[in-house]
Amino acid sequence: MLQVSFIRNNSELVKQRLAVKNFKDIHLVDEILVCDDERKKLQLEFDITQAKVNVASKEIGTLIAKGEKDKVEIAKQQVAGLKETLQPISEKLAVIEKLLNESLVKLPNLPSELVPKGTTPTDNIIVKEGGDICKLYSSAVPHWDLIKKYDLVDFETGAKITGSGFALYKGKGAKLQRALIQYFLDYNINAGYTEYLPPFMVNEASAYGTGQLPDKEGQMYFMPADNFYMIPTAEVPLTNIYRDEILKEESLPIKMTAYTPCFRREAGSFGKDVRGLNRVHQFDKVELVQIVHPDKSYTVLDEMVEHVEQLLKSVNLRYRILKLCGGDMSFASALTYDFEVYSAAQEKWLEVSSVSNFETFQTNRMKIRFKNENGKMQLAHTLNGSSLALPRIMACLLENNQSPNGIALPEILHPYFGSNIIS
RNA sequence: GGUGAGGUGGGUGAGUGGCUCAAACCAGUAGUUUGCUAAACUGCCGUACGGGUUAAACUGUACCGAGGGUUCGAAUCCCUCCCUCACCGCCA
Repeated sequence: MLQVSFIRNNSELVKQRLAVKNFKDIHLVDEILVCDDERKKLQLEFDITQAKVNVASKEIGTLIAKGEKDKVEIAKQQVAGLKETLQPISEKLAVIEKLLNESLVKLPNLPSELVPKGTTPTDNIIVKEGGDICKLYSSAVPHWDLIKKYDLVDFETGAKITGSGFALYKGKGAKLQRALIQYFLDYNINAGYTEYLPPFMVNEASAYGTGQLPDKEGQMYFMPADNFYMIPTAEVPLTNIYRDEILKEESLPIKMTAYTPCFRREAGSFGKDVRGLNRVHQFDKVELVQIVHPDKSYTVLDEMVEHVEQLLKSVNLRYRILKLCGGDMSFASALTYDFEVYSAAQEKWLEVSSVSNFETFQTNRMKIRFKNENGKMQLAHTLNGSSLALPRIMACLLENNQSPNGIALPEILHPYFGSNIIS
């Protein structure tokens, strides 16, 4: 969330940037400023009165020590009077603070200057295309047919065990999935990321910290008996490792990677493009998270994009990189690049990674700070990116590499998979 | 799940109602001293929101796991919850 002090000093800029995100409730900005002024007034009033109470209470202590009982009674009555005036002030203060916070939490992050204007995915800008165009033979089929043919994934039994959208990987399908996870993690570790294996459920504070709450609770699976949320991405547990911590400036950047399954209810969006592995409720993903110095975050964003691009190249998939327009960006992001791979048999681009800079949006919520060289407290920046979301990668690998003899895997996967072909 | 012991600043750890605006030590930091390495000594060393100031200085309030309560006054007493550790039970 944005800092009130920043909004106060840059209210026009805030409104103007929010418009780029097509944010409707611009009036919240002015309401926040009014609330904050009121809060300050009340706080000051409260502090002054409370200070008097504190002084009087100390006096009572010394009066008791001296044994002046009459004066003690008078002083006690004075304090009682002060506390009566304090009562309504603190009630008002609590109300205004709640109001202020509710409004603050509704403001999305400001898009960076680099974000293109636009409202829908068609306004996203293709910044790069790469990888070889793959030529399919005439009787090539989509991955859902290949999955059946080679018995790699069983959706029917997944639905029997759990429900629709829960895939049961099997045999070489399960092994390929494991090989991809292993390869992606190794690739990230080689680039200096520390591997984690975090909990797959998080508490409310963690879901709030990365911005899933209070906005998107409908998109997460919730365990009411314990108040836990199933993670929609490893970003949530990874970033929350450093919640409420004051870091040493020299410990930045912090680079983390983790494999986790991701759980998404897909409420509202289900029914569209759900065939095969295109959209499922539980999928595997290897994630990258960095916590960095604010001066470095856009350089790091470029590095992460480059990192993911090289990974896609190494598995020989045709890809393109999109810079998301204001209207298609997530609530918490300041700048996002999406990666899509080309599914040759479906003749469709599938999103497999999203790399974002959140600037201070998450760290302000989570209070991840460091002391800068002047000894001042400063919020760090966070970034994250997928490397990569597995099901769609698998779909494209199967489709684009199919031949009458089987599915030839990219060379880099051979040692991980233990074979060069699925047949 | 049961019983017990705990949760205090970056770390260790004292503090059972007012003399604690949290001791001491360690780490950190600035300086002094001494040929170097290093040691000794001295000062500084929490966060948030305010007031104040050109900026400081200075200053108010809150915070000792979280939230309530008792009291003129709570780290300290009471209640609820969370977490950690130990043992027991159950279990992969």
